[in-house]
Amino acid sequence: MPKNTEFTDKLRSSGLRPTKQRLKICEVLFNRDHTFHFTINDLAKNISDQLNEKISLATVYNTVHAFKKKGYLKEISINSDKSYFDTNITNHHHFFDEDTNELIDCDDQVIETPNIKKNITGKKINSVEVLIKVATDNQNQK
Amino acid sequence: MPKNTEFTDKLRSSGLRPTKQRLKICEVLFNRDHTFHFTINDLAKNISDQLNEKISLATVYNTVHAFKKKGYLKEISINSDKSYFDTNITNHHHFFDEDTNELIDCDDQVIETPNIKKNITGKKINSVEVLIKVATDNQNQK
DNA sequence: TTATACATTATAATTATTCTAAACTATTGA
DNA sequence: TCAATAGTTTAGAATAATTATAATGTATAA
Repeated sequence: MPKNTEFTDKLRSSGLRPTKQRLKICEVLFNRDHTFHFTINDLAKNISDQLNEKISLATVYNTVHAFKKKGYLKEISINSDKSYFDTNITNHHHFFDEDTNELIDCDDQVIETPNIKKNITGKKINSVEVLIKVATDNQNQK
Repeated sequence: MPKNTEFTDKLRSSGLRPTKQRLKICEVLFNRDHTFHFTINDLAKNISDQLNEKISLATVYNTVHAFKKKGYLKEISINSDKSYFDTNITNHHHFFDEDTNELIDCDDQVIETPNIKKNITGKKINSVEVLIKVATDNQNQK
């Protein structure tokens, strides 16, 4: 409740109207000590759990995509039927635990961002992401 | 048509019965000079285009997943609503062209597989994959 | 060659996501 | 201050990818 002006400014400065719904979603996503990963469903559930009034699922989708487009969220690639989002928008990599479907951040201390020696002609590199899949020792593959 | 015994053996040796459908899918996938990427839909279309009789979509799904489980195919992670598969099962990386949704293989000459300095306790690393997203210069993000 | 376990199939069901169009609201400027 | 308007929210329908179902078919082993 106190930090709303901050989010209001943030939204307004990127051309998004600071609606009640967007501010609530900002609170849930960004009023934290640590970044985290979520699916749209996680987020919708999370919101409806701590809200008196609910936010329409369509609005959650709209807002998450709007935030992604503005660079406040990143979408993460893993083999899955769901999209994962990350509030950590810095350049970093991931471990993906195939046993638990858990996604764990890792930075340049754990894995160096690799050098790209050759690029596609006429294209700009937007991101370089490493995904390390791990699982318990005693199984072949999922 | 001539190499069917090869595929028959391959299937049988991994505990899969060499059915007409599986052999046909083997031909389409593995009777080639180069590896390639495909979606289930691509494959189903590809098959129905070069076949007199058609293979049920459910069978295509079943077969692709069976082949993946046996290690004859790899599934690839990109931000998308679709699953992509790769007949190149060696360790390698990818460029993803965000303009065209095209996926391009790249090997260690283009990008070195990064060193992982620390792993998750009790887990085994199954894969390390780098995904490089590129797009034309004159756009911010998708 | 017959029993059986494995496969295929069409279709229904499920799930994630996007679309639609009507109702609502923040903002602008008179 | 207030109305016009452009941007938002919403429920529910539509779409699309994938999985489940259950009946029919087939490869294989004995």
